[in-house]
Amino acid sequence: MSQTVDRALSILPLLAQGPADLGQVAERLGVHKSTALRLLRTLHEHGLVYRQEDQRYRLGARLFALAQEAVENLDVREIAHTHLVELNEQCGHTVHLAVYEENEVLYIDKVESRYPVRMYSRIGKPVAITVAAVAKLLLADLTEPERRVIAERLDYPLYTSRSTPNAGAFLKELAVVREQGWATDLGGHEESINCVGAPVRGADGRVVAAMSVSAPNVVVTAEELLTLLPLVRRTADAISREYSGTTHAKKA
Amino acid sequence: MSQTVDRALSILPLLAQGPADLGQVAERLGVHKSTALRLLRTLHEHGLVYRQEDQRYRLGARLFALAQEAVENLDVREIAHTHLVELNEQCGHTVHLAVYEENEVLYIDKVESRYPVRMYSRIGKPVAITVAAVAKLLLADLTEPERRVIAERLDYPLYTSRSTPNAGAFLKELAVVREQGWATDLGGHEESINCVGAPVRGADGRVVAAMSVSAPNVVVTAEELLTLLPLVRRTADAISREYSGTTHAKKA
DNA sequence: TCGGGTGTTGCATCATGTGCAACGGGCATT
DNA sequence: AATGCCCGTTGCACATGATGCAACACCCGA
Repeated sequence: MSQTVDRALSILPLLAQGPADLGQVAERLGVHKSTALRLLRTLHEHGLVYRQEDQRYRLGARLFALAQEAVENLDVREIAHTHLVELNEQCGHTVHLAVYEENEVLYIDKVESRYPVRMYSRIGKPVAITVAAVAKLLLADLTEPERRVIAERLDYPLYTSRSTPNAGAFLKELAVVREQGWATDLGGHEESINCVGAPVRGADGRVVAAMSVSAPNVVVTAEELLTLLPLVRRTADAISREYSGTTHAKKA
Repeated sequence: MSQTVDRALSILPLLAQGPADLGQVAERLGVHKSTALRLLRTLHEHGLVYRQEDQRYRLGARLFALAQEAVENLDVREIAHTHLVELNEQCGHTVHLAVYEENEVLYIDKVESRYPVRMYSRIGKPVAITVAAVAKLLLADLTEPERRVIAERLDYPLYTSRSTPNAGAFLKELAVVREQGWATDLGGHEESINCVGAPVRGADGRVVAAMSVSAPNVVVTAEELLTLLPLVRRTADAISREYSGTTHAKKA
């Protein structure tokens, strides 16, 4: 809508892929170098972009600070975290937390199976929306027309033979998930990985987040993983209760 | 330099303080509502801003995804290398760079004392984790329970009489290192070799890598090597600054 | 039904961002 | 040293695109 800002913001994802020099930025934006320079300078003044020693541009520290604040404002995450860790201790597998925002499903927290060391590895990355259990849970809560619109617009990459093949199958799956209140991904993203997930609901009953447990089937079979379902649902419900309880405490 | 972009970007820190509606944004920016609307819409299209159900605007999760992607594509080694070379030129000794990954500490770069050329022979090899200065620095940054778990699982080979003998001593050493912000290895790996090291930190303050200077005590005594500590720390800090993209943001 | 509070749209004005062309500085090649 | 090339940078004339206004649409409470 605003051409100048639009161009400036387009620089950010571009730089997220790696450092670039002025010429590269200008070229990939399709504008004159001098224009790119002024945009970069403005971004720089706001600290969103950093100029490293070889004069190439990178995303700057301010962006990380903003991202931090953005994620802190998602208070579901804070509330959920201890529950996720607890669940991880009980079952030993990887636990994910995700939210839906602007046609994307994003992981916002993750507890690794073995040791809680390398935790933040993939957080922030968009989820395979057509197959992931958490994605199904979040989309299943939308209204029927919303679901249809989104389902039509998606691509259906065949990660494996069990990936959701098309919009029809996806909508059907969403209906099932909506009905039963939990979801699975049985080898739909990676052949050997299965997941079980459950929704976190706010005070009004709407799904605000979704969580799942993932495990490779060399460790546990799909059936065994399903026996964890009650535990997963109990955890999700515990988070929901705590979230609903505190969510009304609004501050100025 | 670019008024439009400048205004648009000023919205972000504003929203970082908490959600705001159109009127508030327009007022605090000092522009007409319609102008603020168009700016917000542009930010929205790029996912940097999210419109919650009460129509107020919030920072979007995309920011988080963006920052995450940038971090993953950041190459500490690339950034550090020139600094390591520079340090090597100043002190003449061997300089190492290491990271912690999967319960191991790995050298990822090395500048030799004599020949500043490639001696990649040992890069990629695991470090003597119980004695090396860089290993102490990297492990010292983990949480207390993590440190304990790891310390228990390690072997404590007695390379020399001054090697760390057991888990208790190691944990104690890590506490010291954590406290003082630098580390040494005085003949703990090879009788005649001493090292001084300092940590490289990311934007969030966590240690992402560690560097050290090593020299045989036939060339310099341990005390002489310690006089290099300020230089080593300054170099590590310079790398940290560049890695985290610290920049001076201008105020309105 | 009204009134005050939002967010939204179309439009005329001109401030602003734009591309051009010329400059300068670093670096490698000769 | 001298040369040429490749970047980043600057000043400027032009017109594009951002701006504020005023009117409209909507929701809620009175």
